[in-house]
Amino acid sequence: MPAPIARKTLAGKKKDKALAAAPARRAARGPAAGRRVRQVEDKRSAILGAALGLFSRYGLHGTTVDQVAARAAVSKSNLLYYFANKEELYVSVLRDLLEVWLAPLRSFSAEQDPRAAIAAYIRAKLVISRDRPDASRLFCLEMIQGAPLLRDELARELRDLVDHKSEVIRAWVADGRLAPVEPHHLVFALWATTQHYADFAVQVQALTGRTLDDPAFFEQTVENVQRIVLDGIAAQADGGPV
Amino acid sequence: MPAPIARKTLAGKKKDKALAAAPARRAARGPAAGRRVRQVEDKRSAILGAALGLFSRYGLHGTTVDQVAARAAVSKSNLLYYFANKEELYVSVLRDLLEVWLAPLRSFSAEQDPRAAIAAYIRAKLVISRDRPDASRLFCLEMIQGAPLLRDELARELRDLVDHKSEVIRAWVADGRLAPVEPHHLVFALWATTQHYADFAVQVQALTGRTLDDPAFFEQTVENVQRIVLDGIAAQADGGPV
DNA sequence: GTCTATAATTGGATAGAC
DNA sequence: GTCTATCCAATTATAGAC
Repeated sequence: MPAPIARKTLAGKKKDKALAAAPARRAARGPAAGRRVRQVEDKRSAILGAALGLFSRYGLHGTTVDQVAARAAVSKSNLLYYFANKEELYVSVLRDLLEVWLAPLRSFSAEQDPRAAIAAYIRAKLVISRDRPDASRLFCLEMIQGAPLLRDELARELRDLVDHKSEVIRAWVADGRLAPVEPHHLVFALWATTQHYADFAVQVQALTGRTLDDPAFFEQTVENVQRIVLDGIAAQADGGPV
Repeated sequence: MPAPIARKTLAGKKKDKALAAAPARRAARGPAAGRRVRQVEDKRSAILGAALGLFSRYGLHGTTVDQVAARAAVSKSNLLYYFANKEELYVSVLRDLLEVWLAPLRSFSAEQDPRAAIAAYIRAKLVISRDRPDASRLFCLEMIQGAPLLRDELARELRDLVDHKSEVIRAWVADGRLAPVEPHHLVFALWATTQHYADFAVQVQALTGRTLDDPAFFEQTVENVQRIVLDGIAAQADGGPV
């Protein structure tokens, strides 16, 4: 028997059902109607939030819609009124995520001092690891699976963005303001070292006994990651002011 | 309704079934019996290999035993003869993994030159990322889920090992042979930067167009990660011989 | 929009012949 | 040890009343 493909969802069953177009339609009605629209949107985002929390830990298949519904405090069938099916919900969560995801990298420009820019970026990413660890985890889960749903976006949006930022880095290197480094690898190192504290939080906790929620540990982490990436560890220099 | 726990396996249904003690019993029989024992063990490891490949991409719940069986070229019920149930299979895979996992860190001792030791460790981990990316991914998946199955091992074995290696690092720092760095954070940085190339391989591929299987890219990666961690990127120093 | 059934399906696990 | 035929539980999704 030839080896089969492991994922079987997302391909077969498209129902389409005029999928819950609840928002996006808002005519000129009374203020009561506006209130109702907001309620609907609140509910949608409550569901999305609950879904993010669960999907990011247990994945698409490890999570049941019942669980999402319970956590969002709605009934299962009610949830399925807002999202035609489980996958649509999953994709919605993922889509919301992506923009949040790309944001920090955007504010990274050639005019900045390289050292300051990178230090700030590390801090910003660690703030996300602390405050939105589930976003980081879900992103990681998708990557591990081969990003079936983000592959296109990766190949386009993210690639363009990273290519652009790579040029910034390359220029810094050319100006001698940064040690010679292949921009892509630097970007990977920045991502890896910062997201690690979200994705491997259990391990960090098991080994250090602390989490980023502990302010002292958070600052220690920021400082150490900055020092490692900016100054390296080989020199006996003190790293200078960070 | 109170928020439920998302994982429902691994707790409820223990069957125990005198679980497939096929190996480990080998009396004095003819050479034919020995051959048969080997066949059994080959089959077991074929199943374990297939399982690793699938679990590491799609997780426990995203993989069906049918798929594992198909990839290992056995029937589902035959598979369930060797492993009492899906979870036992999963745990077996994970257990095999852990030792492989800890190995590189062990060969890391105070006598070595810090720079050389760390450079070698980075290379060793990148070799694993290249040659056993599924091991890396499965480990990552477990971590993201909160390591329900490894938590104990993490708290014991890994912790002891890391604590010990931390002392090595701390000594290097005390001797001025390493810049001041909190050992745990250095270890995290080493893990993160190297495993990233396995866990986020799709992203690496999408952004660079290459993989670690490309020898030139592999060497470029080793060199860049070593440079970043050892020398940092801020200085305009050329990084010296690595 | 929300609820209470209930249909429909997947997939893990067992029984029992060979 | 291996197979075929089932069983049965868990879940997704729908129907239709309110």
